[in-house]
Amino acid sequence: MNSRRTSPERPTGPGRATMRDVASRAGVSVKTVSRVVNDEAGVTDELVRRVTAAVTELGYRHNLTASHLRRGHRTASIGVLVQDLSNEFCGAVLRAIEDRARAEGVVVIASSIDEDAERERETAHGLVARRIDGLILMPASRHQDYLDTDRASGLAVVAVDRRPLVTEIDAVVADNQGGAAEAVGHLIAHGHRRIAFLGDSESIATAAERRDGYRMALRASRIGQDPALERMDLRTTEDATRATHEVLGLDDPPTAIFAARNVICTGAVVALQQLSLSGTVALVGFDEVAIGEFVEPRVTVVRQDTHTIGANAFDRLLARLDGDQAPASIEVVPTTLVKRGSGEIRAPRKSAKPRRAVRR
Amino acid sequence: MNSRRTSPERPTGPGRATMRDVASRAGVSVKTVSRVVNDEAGVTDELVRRVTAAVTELGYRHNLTASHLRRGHRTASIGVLVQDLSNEFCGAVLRAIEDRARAEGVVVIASSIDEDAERERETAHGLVARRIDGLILMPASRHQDYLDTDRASGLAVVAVDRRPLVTEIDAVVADNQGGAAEAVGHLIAHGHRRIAFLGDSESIATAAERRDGYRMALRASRIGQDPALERMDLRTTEDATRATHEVLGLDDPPTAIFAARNVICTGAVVALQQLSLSGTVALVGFDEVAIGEFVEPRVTVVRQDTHTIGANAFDRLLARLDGDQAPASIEVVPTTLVKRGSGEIRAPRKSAKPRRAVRR
DNA sequence: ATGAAAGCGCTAACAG
DNA sequence: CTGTTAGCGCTTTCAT
Repeated sequence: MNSRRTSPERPTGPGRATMRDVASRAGVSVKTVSRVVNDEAGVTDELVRRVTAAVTELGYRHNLTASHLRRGHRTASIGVLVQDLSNEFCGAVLRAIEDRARAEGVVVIASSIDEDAERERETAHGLVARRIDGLILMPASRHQDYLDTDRASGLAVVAVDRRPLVTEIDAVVADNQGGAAEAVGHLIAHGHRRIAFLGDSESIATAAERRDGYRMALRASRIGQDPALERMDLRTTEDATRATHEVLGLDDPPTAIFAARNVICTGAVVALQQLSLSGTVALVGFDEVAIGEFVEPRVTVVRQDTHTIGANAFDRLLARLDGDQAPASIEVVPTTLVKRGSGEIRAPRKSAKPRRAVRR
Repeated sequence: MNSRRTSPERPTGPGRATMRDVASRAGVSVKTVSRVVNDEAGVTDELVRRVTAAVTELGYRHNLTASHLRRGHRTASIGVLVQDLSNEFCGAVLRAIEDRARAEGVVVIASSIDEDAERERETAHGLVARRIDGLILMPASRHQDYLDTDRASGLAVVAVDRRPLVTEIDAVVADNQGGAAEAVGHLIAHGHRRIAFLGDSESIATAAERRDGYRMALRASRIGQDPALERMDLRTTEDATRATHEVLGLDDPPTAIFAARNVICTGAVVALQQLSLSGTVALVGFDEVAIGEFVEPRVTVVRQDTHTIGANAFDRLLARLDGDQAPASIEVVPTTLVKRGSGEIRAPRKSAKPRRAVRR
């Protein structure tokens, strides 16, 4: 271990050159090396030259972990906890965060939590131990009180995609309810009155919000809810395919489907193709869905602005780190209805009878 | 700054409790706190209890950045540099790496480099300054000598997806040439002799390898190459759609297409749909393509095993960190031909003349 | 303009 | 079983 002491100038070899190595090689003090490395003013050109030379000769690399220990204690790193890094939506949000972070010289430690609240907690605490400055979180947990201690000691936290259940945490979320209501309203405007809802588990806040938007749109047009047309707890594409078959097999089947998540929408597309109803039953999805542009008819979707969601989440985090003391708030990012065909299929005549439409 | 000195026991408030705070609160030495925090054996139950109590009362969190500075100098963190975090393939590989890393208590700093060699270099050096133990890299650069100094001082480096141009770096890549040859062989076996190749820029190693596999398969069946059927430099879906239209507009058009990348394959699907040739011209893609399962006919593809690629890259990195001194090697992960319909379309009679099909 | 010394929060090495 | 001391690599006083 003390080979260091004995040979203060190993140029290569295992182990890295330290500032002291550079200093002794350049014949200056450590502080001077520090000044040069950090581009501080007030060092003679001559010394800058000598230090720079020593740096390259020894292959010296500045050690930020040591540097952070001393100054300000900020590490210029943040944690980003998403459900699944390989998921389209999560990847897009992460990418938006990363782009803003890079611009600020902040690195991103990314991790998947797979809807597991326990893993969320463990991972978050693990990153706190590494002294991340802030945390952007797509919560799987029901409560985020496990972060109270850390927030109290300065950790900035922002939730994305899902509203946190702790009101003091900032959040940036899509307008799930509004987007869903717009989608369903769009279907109603095309004459549909029997509209199925296919959604994820109610315990996921976004899923519940989209369901609420669906109901709200029905109410706004005085269309009664039919529980048989509401299918929740659909986790996979296969679940959704099955559910689509089931609702279309009802005595009074829906003429339109609102699929409240990308995998669910994909499942609905498959079912409609299997039943040769793609051109007959209207469909609107939530989330950009990869296949949306390539099936016939192309799929109308409610698009979430992943770029804005990610970028604004980072900016909010940064503002907090810079001392913003405003009360926590929830930023709702608007969605966009992208009309591509499947959502513009009109309802068949019979279900558009004015009398039945009144209050079923 | 010295408020610390004056009030050694701020329980909450900004700033974090240190080991010394815990020690004084529990009435023990710092070393004892260290032992408890690190689960070291040989501390009285009574003291463990007192320390644990003080820890929770003060909201103490272990500071790994300080800890790493002292011991071994390993940070249990790695950098992962991919082309684009929001890309399907990159996301899948990253996820596989992350899962293995989590199991080993290693965190992943992820970053996109967007085919920009300069950014690759800067990002890598930035992470070295944070003392990552290792780096998994999907190289955009032509050369990786910029890592020589860091590799010499102990940085472990593994390339994924693309072979590095520095032979001393380990790599885990898909069998691009073999996969492409298998795809083209499959088309030949279905009677095709006019097979178009649609690929990315030749400067990207994987693209060139796939092109070589295509040529090799043609040669193996004594089918002459026709430069008019080879289209490179296709970057986007739109490029590919255009190129597909062009080759199909030739006097002697291809009866089959090999699309050597996911976005290219998507573009070919679009073109075939526009021309109503989806059921007539055979198509095999490279990479799992999102739409592959949902268009008619479903798309036959050469699938890359992203899970194995990512997991093995991490394991290789870990082996190096654990002192493995074996010479660098390139692990080639086999691909799988997934037959789903589009690749099994047979060539029309006339091109299947027995005389030309010398030895099928 | 440069340097010496102290210390960030922690742990290895050695007492007691 | 517990505590003291020194020091990881750097930066912040404060001298010179």
